[in-house]
Amino acid sequence: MAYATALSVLADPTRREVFERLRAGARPVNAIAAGMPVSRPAVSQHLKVLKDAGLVEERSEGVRRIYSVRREGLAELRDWLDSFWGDALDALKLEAERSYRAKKRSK
Amino acid sequence: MAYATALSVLADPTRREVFERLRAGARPVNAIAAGMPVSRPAVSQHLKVLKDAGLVEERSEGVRRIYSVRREGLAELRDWLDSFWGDALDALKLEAERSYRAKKRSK
DNA sequence: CAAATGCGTAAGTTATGACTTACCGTTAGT
DNA sequence: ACTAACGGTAAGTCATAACTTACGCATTTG
Repeated sequence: MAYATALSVLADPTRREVFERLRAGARPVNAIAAGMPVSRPAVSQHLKVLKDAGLVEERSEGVRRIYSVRREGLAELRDWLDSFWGDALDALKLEAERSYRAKKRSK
Repeated sequence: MAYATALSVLADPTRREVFERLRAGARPVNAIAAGMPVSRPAVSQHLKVLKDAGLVEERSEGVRRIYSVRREGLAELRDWLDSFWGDALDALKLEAERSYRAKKRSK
């Protein structure tokens, strides 16, 4: 069910921007927040949410906290999306529609 | 930017459930709403959002509105996710980190 | 050791959006 | 034509979550 978490976490535009800024490499909070339309604490809060969702990881370097993307955090969401392209799906789908028409007729 | 829309639309659990119920095949609103913890109008509203996002399509059959999944609506989101696994990514990432260390040193 | 930098957290405000009930138009059956 | 079933829309309520400012705790630096 982690794909659900990933979805809701990445749904917020500001948080997604934070995430995108990490795409090119690990960065301290300062650097992420620089030039963003929201305050630094806001960025910190987004990073916490991202971290709790397993989408980023954090390491300390002196007084700085360096954040980076955790690709594995996206895996479940990716799998879920992929599951909409399955071969078995179409057969199942047709079957389901058939049973619906049958039900409708018999009613 | 449609992947952003798809993300926010699919982030809601109830709406995602509606969407999932269509996975197995096209269904009228009645059938979708049956057994759901929310009212039928709520389901109608979710369907409208899903439709506006291009994630489902609607066809009329008498007095019923039959909804079905639009796979293409997921394509952009899928592409966005895939872009996190690119080969070029790692090179870029390393470069970005390198430039960061340089900046830090020179300061 | 004092001042400064980096960042997380607490508390309070506010906008948004997911729900409800009530209602209305449209198609189907008798 | 009358009634019932299907489902979209309006209006209002309420919870949530994305922000803000204020603050405090580490680390580094002079």
